[in-house]
Amino acid sequence: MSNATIYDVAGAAGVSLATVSRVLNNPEKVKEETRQRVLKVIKELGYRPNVIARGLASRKTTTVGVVISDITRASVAEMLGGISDIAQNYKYSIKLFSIREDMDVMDTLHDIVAEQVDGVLYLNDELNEKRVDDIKRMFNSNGIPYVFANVVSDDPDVPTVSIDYEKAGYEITKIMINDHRQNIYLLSTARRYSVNDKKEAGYTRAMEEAGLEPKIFRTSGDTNINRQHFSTFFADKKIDAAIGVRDSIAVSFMNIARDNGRLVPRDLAVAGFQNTKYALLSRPTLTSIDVPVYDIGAVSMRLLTKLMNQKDVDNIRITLPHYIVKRQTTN
Amino acid sequence: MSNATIYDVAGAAGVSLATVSRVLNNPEKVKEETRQRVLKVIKELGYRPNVIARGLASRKTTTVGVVISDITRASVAEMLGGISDIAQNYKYSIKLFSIREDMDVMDTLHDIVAEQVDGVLYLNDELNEKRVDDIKRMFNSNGIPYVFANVVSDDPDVPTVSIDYEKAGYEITKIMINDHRQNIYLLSTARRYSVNDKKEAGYTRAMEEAGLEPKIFRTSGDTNINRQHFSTFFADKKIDAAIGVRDSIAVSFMNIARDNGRLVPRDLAVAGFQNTKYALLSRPTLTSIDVPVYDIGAVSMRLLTKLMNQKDVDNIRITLPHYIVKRQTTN
DNA sequence: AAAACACTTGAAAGCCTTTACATTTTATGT
DNA sequence: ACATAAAATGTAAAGGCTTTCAAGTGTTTT
Repeated sequence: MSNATIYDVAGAAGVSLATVSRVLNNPEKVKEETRQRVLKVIKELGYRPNVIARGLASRKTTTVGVVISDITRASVAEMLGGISDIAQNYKYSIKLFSIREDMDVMDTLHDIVAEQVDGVLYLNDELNEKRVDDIKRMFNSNGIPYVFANVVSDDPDVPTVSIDYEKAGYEITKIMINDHRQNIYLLSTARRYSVNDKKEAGYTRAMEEAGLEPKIFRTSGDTNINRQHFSTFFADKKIDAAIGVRDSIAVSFMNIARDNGRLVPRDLAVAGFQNTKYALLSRPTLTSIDVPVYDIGAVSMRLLTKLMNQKDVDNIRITLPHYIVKRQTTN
Repeated sequence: MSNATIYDVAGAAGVSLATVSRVLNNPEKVKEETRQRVLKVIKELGYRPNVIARGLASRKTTTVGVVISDITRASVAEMLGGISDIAQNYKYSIKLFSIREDMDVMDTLHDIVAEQVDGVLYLNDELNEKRVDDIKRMFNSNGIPYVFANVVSDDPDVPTVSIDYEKAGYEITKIMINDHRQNIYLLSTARRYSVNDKKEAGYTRAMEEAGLEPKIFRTSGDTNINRQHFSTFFADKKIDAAIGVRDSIAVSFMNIARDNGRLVPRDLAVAGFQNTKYALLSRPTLTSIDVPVYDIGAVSMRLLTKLMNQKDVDNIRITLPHYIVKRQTTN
């Protein structure tokens, strides 16, 4: 039973509980000798401060809330990896809140506030500007620091960590154009949200610059449904290049193209976004925009700790570099 | 500022704080009329009970700790999905603890206990019997309910939710044998742990029954390193079937085989474990043992809630059914 | 040697709930 | 109408910690 309390330690060490508390939280304020004695007792008793009681007294829980939608997505999981590693360094715990489609987002956020987390990391990239604004307001009015990770917003007051998706979209499209592709499609998602809007914007800019017609095809994320959607392409549409807003979309599109007799990259160049394991394990291997998701997670967690500790942060909007990993699906 | 306390509510509603508390926790004990009045005030003030204070007073946090190693692994993320969904139904929060290689496991578990979680879900399948026993002891001595998810243990007192990996290993090997394959390899991991031991046992049993020599090849999980390991195969080893203990291992092995001119499944039959998206997105599509990871997560969370609520559970060792999804990599 | 100061420590209030127990109100039976 | 039981509400103690303030100790200054 390791349910020793601070009183037990105080008693055994012959000091008051205030001193024990100080040994733990402000060690420099207690005499070396006393500190050693207390530390010894702590070890002997296997005492660990009750985190809940501490949270109540100090109004700090050293816990951050992480809001996600679909943890199954590889990028989300990887970002969580980065978050978790950094959180551990800074001794923060992670509380996971997953928001499902059918839930009232704002209501859930209120719950999170009630959980007394010290800060919130918002991972769901499927947000539009309006939503971001609501969330910002909500956290501000509760005085809770927050960071959006891998979310795009034009609001200069919203702390975000992301890459320049517009630029990435532009660059990958440019590669297709320089390869003399004529019918370049962007495979995007049915639901609209800022991150993909940016990719689309970059794509469109490149296409228009080159005097080509932008063609955006919207699909659900579901791999099975995609098969049907995509099959229509090879019946009547001319297409010689496709850019998927996610690797998984690109890979499943490519697979179906090959099932329909197209040769990649000869007949069809393909590229994806995110550079996940899918890109590496697919055959041919997929050209992809490397989005440093792990880093995005790590950096946003670090930014959040700064905000939580009231450090004046020079820059609350961090854009990480991306690069294009060229593989076999493009020339 | 939604920092109204229970006192504010009590004051505004003209009742004592005990009544407010009862409205929230034992509504049947307060008169309908009063309850409505209090509820109204609660809504007006946007009051949400402080979870920390509640935790301290009731010694229940309605939080479960989930211990994982590598969240990046698709199966772990998916299991978390199942856990999260069920946890939400039962109003439990999830605290994530990720254990890295370089950390002292038992020490971390003590930290988790100090976090006052009501129960623990242990997801790391890379455990051996000894470790499981240590962990069991640790939780028992602290009176904390726990469940191992996707972990194999022979100890009848350890609550586990898993599938029968021995049987699965046997069955998939049998399929290769019935297809008249002669040189069937099992691609396992370098590190030994119970789950893979079971797969190996099933594989070995099937091989020996058929009078074939079991050949287990151990590799690290790392996709890049695998390339080197695997390449040796096609220089000097005879091989006409390979079973990977994970889909990702199977797929990367297959890719390298094809790079070396082998035709799948003609020259080489391949199968994996877990039936992740990798299996579906690979070409040819991968035959795989469907391990219902989402369900394992969900069921173990449900089992844990029962244990936390002291319900007498009839069966603390649940084996879920698996099945083999035959795809293009086998005949 | 007294005054001033820094350094250590302790006492006690406070953080916001839950809950056992006490008290008051309401309902029931006669 | 009155005693008694049942229901509803209130009072106050706990829960384990942090933190302010005060007090005690010892050291330095003059």
